[in-house]
Amino acid sequence: MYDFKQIEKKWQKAWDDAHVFEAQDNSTKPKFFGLVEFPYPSGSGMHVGHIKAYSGLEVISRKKRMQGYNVLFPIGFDAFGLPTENSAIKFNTHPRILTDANIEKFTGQLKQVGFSFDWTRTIDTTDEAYYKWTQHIFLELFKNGLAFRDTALVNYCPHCKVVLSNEDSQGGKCDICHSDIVQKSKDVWYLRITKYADRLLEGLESVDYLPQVKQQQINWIGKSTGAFVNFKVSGTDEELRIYTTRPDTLFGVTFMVIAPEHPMLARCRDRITNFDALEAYREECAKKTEFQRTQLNKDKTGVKIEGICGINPLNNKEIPIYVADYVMMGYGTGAIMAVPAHDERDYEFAKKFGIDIIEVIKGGDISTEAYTGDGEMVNSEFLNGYDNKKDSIKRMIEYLEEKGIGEEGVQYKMKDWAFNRQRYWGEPIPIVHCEHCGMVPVPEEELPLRLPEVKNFEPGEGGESPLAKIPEFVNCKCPVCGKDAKRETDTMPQWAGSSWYFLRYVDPHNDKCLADPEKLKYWMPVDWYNGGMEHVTRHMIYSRFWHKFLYDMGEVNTEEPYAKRTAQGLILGPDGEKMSKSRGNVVDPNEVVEQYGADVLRTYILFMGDYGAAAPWDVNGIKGCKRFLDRVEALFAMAKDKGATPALEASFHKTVKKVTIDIEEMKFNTAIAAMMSLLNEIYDVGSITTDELKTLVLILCPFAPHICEELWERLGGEGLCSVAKWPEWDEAKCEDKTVEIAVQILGKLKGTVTVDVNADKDSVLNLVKNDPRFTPFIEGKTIVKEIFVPGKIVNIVVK
RNA sequence: GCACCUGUGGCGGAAUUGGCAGACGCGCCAGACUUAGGAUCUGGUGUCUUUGAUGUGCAGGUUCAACUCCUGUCAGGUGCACCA
Repeated sequence: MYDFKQIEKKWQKAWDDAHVFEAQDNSTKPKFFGLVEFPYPSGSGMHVGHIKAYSGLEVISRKKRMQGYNVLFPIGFDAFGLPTENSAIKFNTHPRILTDANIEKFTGQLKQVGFSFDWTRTIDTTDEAYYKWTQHIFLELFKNGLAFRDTALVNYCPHCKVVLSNEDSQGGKCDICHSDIVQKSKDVWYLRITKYADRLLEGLESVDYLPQVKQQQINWIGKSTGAFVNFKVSGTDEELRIYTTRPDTLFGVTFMVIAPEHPMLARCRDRITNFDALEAYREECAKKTEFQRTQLNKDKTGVKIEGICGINPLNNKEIPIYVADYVMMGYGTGAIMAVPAHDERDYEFAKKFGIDIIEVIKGGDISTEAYTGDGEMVNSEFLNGYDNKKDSIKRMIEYLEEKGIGEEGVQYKMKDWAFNRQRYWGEPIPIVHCEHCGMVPVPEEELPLRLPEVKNFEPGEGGESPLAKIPEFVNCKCPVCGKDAKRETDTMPQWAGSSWYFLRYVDPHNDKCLADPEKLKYWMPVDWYNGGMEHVTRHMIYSRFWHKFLYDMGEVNTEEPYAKRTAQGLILGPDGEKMSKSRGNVVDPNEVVEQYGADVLRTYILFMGDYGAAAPWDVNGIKGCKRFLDRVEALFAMAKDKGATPALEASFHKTVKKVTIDIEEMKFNTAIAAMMSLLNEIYDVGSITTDELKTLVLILCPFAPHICEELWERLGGEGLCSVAKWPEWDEAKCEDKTVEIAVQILGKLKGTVTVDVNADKDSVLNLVKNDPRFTPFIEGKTIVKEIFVPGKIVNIVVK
């Protein structure tokens, strides 16, 4: 038992005073840039999940520092956003005041855990010296045509009163309040992320991300290849353009479907004889939330368009056109050719509406279900006889292009990024709307465009930003013509500030540019980025997009921002469920620090299981780690100055090796287990020297730095343990002289023999065959086979 | 529905990647020291019908040898979700 409270305070101060965790911009050492996702400073303070998220790279950074790296391990605060604004409204205060208080609270809590962050580089996305550069990047995007306004169906949260991006409304629920999203036609800002879709996809090949992370991004981008085909519409000049991934099945088309919102309907109004019915159907669909529309996938609905029909460009056959909400306006062209024989959805629709089903690929039984597999083409004129999907697709596309009725095409599921929120607590969008000049960027020298001080920042009922109610902010002069103009009043979404924050860490106080190119050149890319899986399809994709854009602008020097990406698993409540206030199973890290100390908290969080997997919190597990650190501390009383402990030499080398390698592979649980084993051995042997204990203290330091500093000092170690040299191991000394070999007869374990490490097959087999424990299994039988794996096993197969 | 991941003691989890399953920790049992123990220390602890057999969700298969590879299947988790 030791006084952890006093010790932890003492060494946290010592680290601050010695500036040991500050990164050097000019250094000849190799660099390591370790990045963790900066927290949103919420009012409820830190969660044990934050500690786990930061502890991984904390241990790696500390080890790298001890190994002689110049380490940049920064932290900051992603502080713009709705929760703070909502609680400011609730408590009738200002988000600035809340944000400052929350940041102070978080800072105190982070320091209390002893994280080795470089506190001189802390950033706050709501700081005007920071968001000046967020606005700068927005203007660059605008000037390059990548930020634009468009009126389209958007995801709208009626509760938060904001437009949400696709990424923020996954599953048809608002990411902030979990209300149902509704679709609404609105004039909003977009960032043209789709222009970078291919590069975001290709870039994944050059980075070291967890396979799940890559896969999720690939799925989110959702690239598909196929063809666009133009269908004439009878009695009109219309050409109905569709997208399909299966042009090979074009002879099997028996109807077409367009989305309820498809603009062709209005254009063909005069020819359509049931326009009212179609209009009624469209209105019915509009009432459904996105969620309902996608959940109702069992029963297909739709209305046939009367008065016009499509014409298959291959054979000029007339085919009916339907309006149905299983086709989305937001993907492809909002219109499809339907091949019921070979598409499940089309099949279901055709069955319900009694439409013909024509088989064009052999192999299934289309009287019972759609056949989506491969097979020989039939009923398809020039494609008949082909039996490979790839060949027939290629052949068909050639034909379409030759005849000028279609061409090869690519589609993405990813849509452009809806980039504005109608709320107060975000970066103002630096654009002026001028009657004469249109949308005009605020001149760079006027940045930052500050958020005005206001008393009332509640969102407007009509979906307008609170900023719209402030005449002094809204009314301005056009920067181009000087006439009266109005400012954009929407703000940027939560994800803006985090899309480039890692760049600012490199040069956080620069007021000339977002970061000095020389410093970027030295530090970038981020060597290792760890964070949660929940950010893989949002923050990760957004920031990769901004980074690639900045690379194209010449503002950064690497095409990809993150060389490596890992993710920690959740900490579940003691009941094995996800921690939540409503379940009442939330563990407060402060209480653990108070009761057991920061070292115990850190060690336990990394010991509780596989870092990448979810694991439930266990109060008794904490006690085990407490016991471990107490037993390490107690070794000091046992340590002798002179001599060595030969019995432990190999164990020390093995443990140093294992801990060094395991940390690098994020196998923190087995690294700690190895140190616990070593400790048990030390107690078994009953003696240890000062130098040996120093070695243990050094390798334990990244996990439990406070007690290690204390022991380091008591043992007479030079300087601070946190920056002392990481121990090395001697491979030769890791080898044991003898080894225990398992003896199997017919694959069944019968016992073990201890032999010299270098013992050869013959000598070991000889030993086994003459061992009375094994002779009964061999005598009187024929030996069919003898297997010998050096250092592991012998297996004698008898008959 | 599709994709990916995970199934190992009472619990969290190990297993050098095909070579002694259950490291390490928790819990539990017994003992020691104690006025006391939710402190500390020592020993034990997969299961069973215990000189042996059996065992990594389930059923098969490959192999001298399978938690590990293959086929099928069940269960749980995560993500996407009428994407044409």
